[in-house]
Amino acid sequence: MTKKPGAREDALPAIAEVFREYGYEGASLALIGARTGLGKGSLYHAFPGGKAEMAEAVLAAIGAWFEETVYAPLRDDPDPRAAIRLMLSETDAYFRSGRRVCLVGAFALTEGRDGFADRIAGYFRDWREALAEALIRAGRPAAEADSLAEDAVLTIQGGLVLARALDDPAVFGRMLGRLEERLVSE
Amino acid sequence: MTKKPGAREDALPAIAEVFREYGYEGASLALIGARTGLGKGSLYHAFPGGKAEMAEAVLAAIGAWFEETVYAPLRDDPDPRAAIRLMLSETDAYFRSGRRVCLVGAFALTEGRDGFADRIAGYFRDWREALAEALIRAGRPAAEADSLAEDAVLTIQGGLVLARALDDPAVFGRMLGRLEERLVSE
DNA sequence: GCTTGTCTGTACCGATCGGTACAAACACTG
DNA sequence: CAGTGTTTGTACCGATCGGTACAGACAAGC
Repeated sequence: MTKKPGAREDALPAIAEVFREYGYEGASLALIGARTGLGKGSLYHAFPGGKAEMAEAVLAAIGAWFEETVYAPLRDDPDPRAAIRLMLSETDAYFRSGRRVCLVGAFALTEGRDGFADRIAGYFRDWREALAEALIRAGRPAAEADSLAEDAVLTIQGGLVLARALDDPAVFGRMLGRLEERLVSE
Repeated sequence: MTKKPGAREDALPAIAEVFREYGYEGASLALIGARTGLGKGSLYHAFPGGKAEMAEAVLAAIGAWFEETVYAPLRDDPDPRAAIRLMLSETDAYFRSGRRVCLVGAFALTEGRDGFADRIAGYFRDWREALAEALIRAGRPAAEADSLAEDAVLTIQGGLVLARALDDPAVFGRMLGRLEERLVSE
């Protein structure tokens, strides 16, 4: 008897990091095995669906983390400006100030719609909508809030791409600074 | 005797499209062969260095096209505002209004620095600097021009990521609209 | 015609891919 | 302790990976 439900969750962060660095195609099971310290037996025991299920689980975990840490406050925090500032600081922390890449964004660019498309779209749609909600609650007109929210989400992704491309994390910090001005000032 | 120097250049667009859709790892030689209509023999004759040389050549061709079509006018056109507007319209056309992805950006996110890093960084650095130049010539203070240029380059990349992620090319068009306001209005 | 050099299709290479089979090792319950 | 179900390492599978070898097809110069 005795299940070990922790194994799956314990391995997820390491698996996520491999996907993040190498992309879906580039993340081989050998690499995943090495980074998690798990053999194929354990890996396929925890994820019977193989690589695809690992990616699914990773995307789900990321989505859940953002939902709880970022989107929920944007929607519900009585102080919407504080929620937006929280979003910016959590984003900075999550992406290690531009040294880390967005797995969801990377998947979006390369993946041939392996069934991840829904999750990928949901991640960004939720972010955009939660932020628009906060902006409206902060007193912005609805149309302006939608536009600003879309711009913010896309700007963060672009900041990650450019920071990585130039190998210059400072790009990410400057981008967050400009974003804060646009979102919470005035 | 008789060289056939055209073969290489003729195949490049098809090869580029494969890299664009599948990423470096995902683009198999079988796929490239099918899309170019070239067998392995021809492929390795035109690109003795194999896949890596194909990617190099594709990146070089993209860089050259942008240099000629976008960066040079930004630096040299006597009407900097017109050059910026040209940049926006050429960008819209090149990325097929958001239906196409940026190969350089996609490589930047996933590639483990296979020697492409320099070319990738150069592509974005040149864009940013040429745009800053145009903004300065249009009357912006240098610091503001640098900031705006970096923001614009990164915003375009983000627009591509988000348009692809949401499978909604309209995102890209809206982003270009906002960008035009920021860059040439006021 | 023959020669010379450029192309290209095909067969093949070792390595690695994702995935499966399964038996030994393990951790619990009784 | 025996018994039961879980967890794991290992060997193995066919397919495909990027890359090489090379013989024949081809075109141009003589």
